[in-house]
Amino acid sequence: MNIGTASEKSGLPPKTIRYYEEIGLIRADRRMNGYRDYSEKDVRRLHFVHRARDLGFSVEECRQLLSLYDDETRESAEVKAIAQTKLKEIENRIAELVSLKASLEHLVRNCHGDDRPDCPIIEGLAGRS
Amino acid sequence: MNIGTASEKSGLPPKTIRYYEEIGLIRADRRMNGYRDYSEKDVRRLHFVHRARDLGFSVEECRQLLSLYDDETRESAEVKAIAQTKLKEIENRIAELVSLKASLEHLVRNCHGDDRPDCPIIEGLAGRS
DNA sequence: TTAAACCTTCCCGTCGCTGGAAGCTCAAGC
DNA sequence: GCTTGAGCTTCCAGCGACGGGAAGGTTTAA
Repeated sequence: MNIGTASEKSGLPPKTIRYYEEIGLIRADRRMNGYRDYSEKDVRRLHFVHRARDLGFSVEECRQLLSLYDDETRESAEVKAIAQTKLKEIENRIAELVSLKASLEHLVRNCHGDDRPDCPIIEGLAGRS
Repeated sequence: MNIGTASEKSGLPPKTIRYYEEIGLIRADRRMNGYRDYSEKDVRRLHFVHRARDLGFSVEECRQLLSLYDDETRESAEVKAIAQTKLKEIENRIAELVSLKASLEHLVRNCHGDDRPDCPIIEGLAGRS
């Protein structure tokens, strides 16, 4: 099938699919006319990468996961380790953002927000700390 | 003062300070020898940007905030609006990550993680959904 | 036949820097 | 005076993960 159909089935834009091919993530056959030709199996792999990306895995991690996906002799422990690492990263990122949110809320709470120029937010950003 | 000193005082790497100048965020005087020359006021502005970036504001938002910082006739309402918008963005991002975390946790929880190849994480990523 | 809808490759832009190369200036030690 | 090393300058390239758009070939439907 053509890239457009593979795009619809996998949910990935054609541009992204071509990019994945360029970086060697998912290759495609070629027809006589130079068009890429995708099999159902290719589409499943594209779909797999799509979901993994949505779950926060980097393209390089997707490459790892894809090779595990393809590997019938994989150990689930290896997959789990990758997922757990990613989970920790997400948790760390959340913690960072929550802390940011608290700082920003503190500033916003103290700003009266009217037509006067004195502003605790500006002062907070300028702060000597 | 030279860029190195301004860097130490503001906490921003020299490369970053040069970059900010390149994009017209914070300009510097020049000495006879071509070296950049920073005043204490410049350093305060660099520091301001540093803090704003740390709080999650984009460089373009820093540009806005900086012009408000400089503007003695600003209305604090305008600053507050920017901060509130950013706060919403951070909250949205947190919500996204929390949902991601839940999905990933669900997969990880169901994976036994041993030497066998069957793996609910891989299956979840491949999932027909 | 012709127009629209696909497909191809190629290159540039995004965002916010960071690294490195090549070359100039300055301060300190001998 | 000379050298060494640190610090400064500019410029170019690259990161991640694409997206936009140009220029051109192919296919399909009317």
